[in-house]
Amino acid sequence: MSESGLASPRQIANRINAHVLSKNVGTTTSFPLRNPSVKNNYPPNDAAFTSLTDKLLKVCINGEWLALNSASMALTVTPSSPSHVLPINNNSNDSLTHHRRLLLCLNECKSISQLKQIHAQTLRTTSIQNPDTFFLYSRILHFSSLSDIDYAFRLFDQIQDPNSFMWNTLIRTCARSTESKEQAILLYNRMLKEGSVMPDKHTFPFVLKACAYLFALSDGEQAHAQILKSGFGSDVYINNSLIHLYSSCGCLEHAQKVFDGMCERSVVSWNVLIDAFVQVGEFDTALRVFNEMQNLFEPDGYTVQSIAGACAGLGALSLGMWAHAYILRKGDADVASDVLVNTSFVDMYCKCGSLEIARQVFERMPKHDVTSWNSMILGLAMHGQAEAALEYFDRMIRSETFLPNPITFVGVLSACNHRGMVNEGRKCFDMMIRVFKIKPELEHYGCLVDLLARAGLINEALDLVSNMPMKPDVVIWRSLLDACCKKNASVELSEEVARQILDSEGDDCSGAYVLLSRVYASANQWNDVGLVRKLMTDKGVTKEPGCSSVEMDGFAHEFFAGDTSHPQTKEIYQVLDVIEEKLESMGYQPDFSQAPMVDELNDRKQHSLRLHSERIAIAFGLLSMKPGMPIRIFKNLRVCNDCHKVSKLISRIFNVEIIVRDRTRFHHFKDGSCSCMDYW
DNA sequence: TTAGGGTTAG
Repeated sequence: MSESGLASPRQIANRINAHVLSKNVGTTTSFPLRNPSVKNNYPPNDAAFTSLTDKLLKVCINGEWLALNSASMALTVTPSSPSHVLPINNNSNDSLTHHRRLLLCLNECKSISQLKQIHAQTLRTTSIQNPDTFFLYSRILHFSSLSDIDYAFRLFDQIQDPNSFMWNTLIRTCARSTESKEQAILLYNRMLKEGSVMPDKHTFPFVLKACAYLFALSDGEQAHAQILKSGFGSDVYINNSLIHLYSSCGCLEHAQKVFDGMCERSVVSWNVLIDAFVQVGEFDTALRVFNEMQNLFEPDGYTVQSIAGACAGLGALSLGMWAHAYILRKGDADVASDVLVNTSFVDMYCKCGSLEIARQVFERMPKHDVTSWNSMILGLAMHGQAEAALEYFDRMIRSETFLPNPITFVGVLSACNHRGMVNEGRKCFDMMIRVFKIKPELEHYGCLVDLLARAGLINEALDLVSNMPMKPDVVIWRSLLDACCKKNASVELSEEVARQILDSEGDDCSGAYVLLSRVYASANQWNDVGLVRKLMTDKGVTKEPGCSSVEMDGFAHEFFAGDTSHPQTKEIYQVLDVIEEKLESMGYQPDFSQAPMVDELNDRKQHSLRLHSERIAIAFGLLSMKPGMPIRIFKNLRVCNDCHKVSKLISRIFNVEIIVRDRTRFHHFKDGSCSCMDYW
């Protein structure tokens, strides 16, 4: 994995090739589309069921509505409107009927204040310890816990011997809430300690959910031991929760072990495992598991969302499109219109370089939320479409439906950054603080520092860094050093920034060494260049080799610098010669500013620039792509200045669009230009 | 009453 979270071209190549070989197909349409499974025959034909609450069913038999609960209490309901429920024996005042009335009131109640009134009425007329009213109190607990956890806790403490339902109700509510997840684990431990009721198969999933969210691995492991002791070791729900717990805590081996040990699995088991691999960036493994799953289960919305995430990580457009088509063809309107599913496709299309399709998916979504807006804004920013990103941001604010959150501003600021829009960036940063009352985080400062530094305002950027309320991280120092290097800042300043990086970066500081050697080279301090290089050798610092890949007919072709391993090497190098001639005829001058071997002769350097992996990939693209189709390239490092310049020229000379995804963003080279302002 | 979901700088 590269540090940006995007897959390396090698991973992409392996993934695509493995997938294509395993399926023995080369195009998207050849992926097997399984028939949707036949839904079970529910509801039955002779009665229409509508669930009023979990425990009270309204049943219509022969035109007459009946409300039933689990204790088989039958109540008549007026035929025209099921909401007007009248108990049988309306005139009777026996206690059972009273309970029924209260129960119905509970089911109809709309607010916590109404609920509290019903609760008061219950307390006045029934005994809390009366076993007949136990169910009533369970319902009150259930309803109150949904909106007022403290109230539910107080009620719970009044009950002498809560049953497992009541324990579970409270644990479930805590596990589902955002603030009280710790309480779920505390309650579970209290339940074990008191010992009057043992946790059951409903208890554990809630507890494990809380542990997973809080990364409370040891609590989760204790619960796992208890699960095995209580004989729930083969429960599908519980095992799924365990897989989720272990994957959330980064213990993928444990997660896989639980999965492997299951004698029965559901679609959720597969989904949780697939998502576990996607979350840690093991996209290939995720897709391998998905392939296995397809023979056994129908993928659902959760599955395709994870698959879309894997495709986004790999840049695997064709597989991502297949997943999208699959959902559309499956015809499940709920899944096809799901905000989360659609958002994952918007993100996937953006990260796979198809911005237009991303926009179409976004515009056709029946509903949006903050995250879907954010994905679109971030996607546009990633493609250097700052104006469009700001337009979307404007639309989002004007709709007055969603408030922007910190992530929205990361998108907006990085959009400004990619286009060098200093004033807009400053304005947005200010708006975030003053209008939307959002406290800037490290990422926001990072965008602004980078924006200022790239614009040559290095002192202003340094001022911002020293006034930040938090400690700057390596990313910020690196963007400052990058700017120092490109803007010919003083050697002293560059050294100081480099020192900060080497102090904070630990093992991965090859970037800083390379930049520093460039600083010394541009100042003609050749001795220092030598010292840095020696330091790099001594410390065993190596620069990651550049690698570019091109997807062609479902296969990924990858190239390293000076690569001669491809079967079409001869033709590729002939194309490179043609490119060279045409570039020369247009007066192209190589840009050595980022050429690695500063002490070599210029012609050698030119030779090495000419053989950058990206140039070879473009040559291969020109050779093999169908006319009119863009050449899509994935690069593991950032595109260097020279390749950027050359790519622009090639797009004009050969009238071809070249879309390059590098480690941070996309470049669209067309008609001799690129929308990004990162290069000069 | 039970499990699984999306967006974050270079």
